[in-house]
Amino acid sequence: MRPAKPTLTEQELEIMKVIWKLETATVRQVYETLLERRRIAYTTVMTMMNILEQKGYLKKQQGEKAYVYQPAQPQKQVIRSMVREFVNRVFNGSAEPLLVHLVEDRCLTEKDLDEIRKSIKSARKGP
Amino acid sequence: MRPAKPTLTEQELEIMKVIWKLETATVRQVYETLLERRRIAYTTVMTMMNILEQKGYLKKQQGEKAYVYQPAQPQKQVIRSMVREFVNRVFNGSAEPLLVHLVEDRCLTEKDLDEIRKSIKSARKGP
DNA sequence: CGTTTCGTACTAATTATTTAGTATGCGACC
DNA sequence: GGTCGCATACTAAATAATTAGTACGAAACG
Repeated sequence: MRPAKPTLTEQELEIMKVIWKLETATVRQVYETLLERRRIAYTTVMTMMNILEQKGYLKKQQGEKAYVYQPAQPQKQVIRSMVREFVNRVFNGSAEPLLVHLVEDRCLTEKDLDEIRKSIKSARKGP
Repeated sequence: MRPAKPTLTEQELEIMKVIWKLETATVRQVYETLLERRRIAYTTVMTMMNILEQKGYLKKQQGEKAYVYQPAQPQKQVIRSMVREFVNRVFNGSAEPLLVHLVEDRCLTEKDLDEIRKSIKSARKGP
């Protein structure tokens, strides 16, 4: 077990995405999902999933035939730490420049910003 | 020469950041800047800068004694493609969820959003 | 039962990234 | 002229990430 959790690599993330979607999955299920997109070996997926377990992203339990894996931490938390790592690495920790880029690149519209603003407001009011 | 430009790795980005700041730099200048933060060899920096040149991120010209390097593409463009790559990889291309995460994680405040909104508005008005 | 199928553990090859050593040349300096 | 400091090219070691092969056991199949 590793207390620190290094951020997900590209392929690790791909696997996590599949599992987040399926909520719970065997190696075979993940393997078959990935296979639809690209050539990959069953054991490759297995190796990655074991690594993810060691890193603390997945936990497994004995199922009917094979181990059944599931996320060991909430998706939001994982994504959030990836965002944080990215903001630190690229923008030295400040998020505003990122936002500016997103807007200038038209990834976000004024409308998007509005909606977020609203939800902040209501969240603050709420319970 | 490589037409496609693979996105910057972590260490490559560190070097680009230094050069963006200095605008123009020799290997030695970058080396000394990095040295303030961590142990690193001169030739390591040189190798990285050569790679960056091959990848099309830097160009060099003969200076007094040594080559002088400078960005081969605007910083904004580079950062933007990193952002794009990240959004694609983590959020399957949609930026809103990223924004939500930034807000929920208090990286961005309502005020930040307001300011951006304003700048969008004025940008749209102006020429 | 012998054989095929599936799952896992263990090992390891491949590729990408990061780091740095060595040889060599050039100009300043003594 | 010989030596020192600096720059570069070339080479390559160390590390991290990705991919997959092999052996072996258990269940399923006929």
